[in-house]
Amino acid sequence: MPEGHTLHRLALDLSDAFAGEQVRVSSPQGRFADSAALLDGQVVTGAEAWGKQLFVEFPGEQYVHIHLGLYGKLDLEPYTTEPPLPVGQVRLRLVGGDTFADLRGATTCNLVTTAQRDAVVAKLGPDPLRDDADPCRAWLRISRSRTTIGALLMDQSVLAGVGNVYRAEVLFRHRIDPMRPGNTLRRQQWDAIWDDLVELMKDGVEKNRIDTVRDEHTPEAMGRPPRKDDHGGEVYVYRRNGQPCLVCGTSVRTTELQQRNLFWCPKCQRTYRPRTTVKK
DNA sequence: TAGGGATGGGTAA
DNA sequence: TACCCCTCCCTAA
Repeated sequence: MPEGHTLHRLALDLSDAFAGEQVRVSSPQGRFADSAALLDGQVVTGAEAWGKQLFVEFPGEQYVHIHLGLYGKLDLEPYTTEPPLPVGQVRLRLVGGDTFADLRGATTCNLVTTAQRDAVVAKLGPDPLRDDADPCRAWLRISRSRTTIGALLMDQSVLAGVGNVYRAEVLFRHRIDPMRPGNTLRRQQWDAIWDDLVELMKDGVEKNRIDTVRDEHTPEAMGRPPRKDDHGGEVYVYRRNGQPCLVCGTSVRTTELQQRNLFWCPKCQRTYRPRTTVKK
């Protein structure tokens, strides 16, 4: 489930569970064993997310940099007497007084310094989930690029935290053709997209899932069965290829764009092309 | 029960 | 461009 909302939610949950507390740190799988030994018994001072990057903070400018990648997971579970034996390949385990956290399948799990943390953050575009984000930085890139808006929204150096689901959904909600070049968007359109992402992703952090349909398009409002798959959230186009668009009934389409599946409604998101020649 | 695919992105070639 | 991470749900058989 790792788009930006997942990582921000994990940062909040990690802070709640461990901040100010001594933790046991281990790497049952072994691949983080040396770093885990250095951190074992130290106090967690906090956790913070930037886009899809997560940092668990320890005293003395030490951070565990985590990136879940495509299928990584960080599970927090309560325990009473003793945490259970690890299941599967647990790269990192944190154990506090009443909660333990297991990291599996992550792309990145490294012990880094403040300078290294800052270098990771410096490569990222503004994150809609952070109060310190400046959407103008993203607009500067988008408005000067011939790359499609569908690709630009997924580029973490343009915008941090948006993944394949939010990309597809926000473009649908604003009726924008994903293949449209960034430099053909109007400023007003970008501002509306940004404001919408802030709202959608904050909702995602709260509910820990991605819901993007408006009230009139919920299963209850439309009298249709709820979405039933591993994601759970209600969406307009993401992985709905071949199914009717919830707004116009046209069959939702999919294609591959830069090794990722893109979903859109060809009618609702038809690019407006101003007439360049006058026909008789 | 086996196999495919997925919300991502760094790195090697 | 290919691989890697090595999870885990879903589908086809």
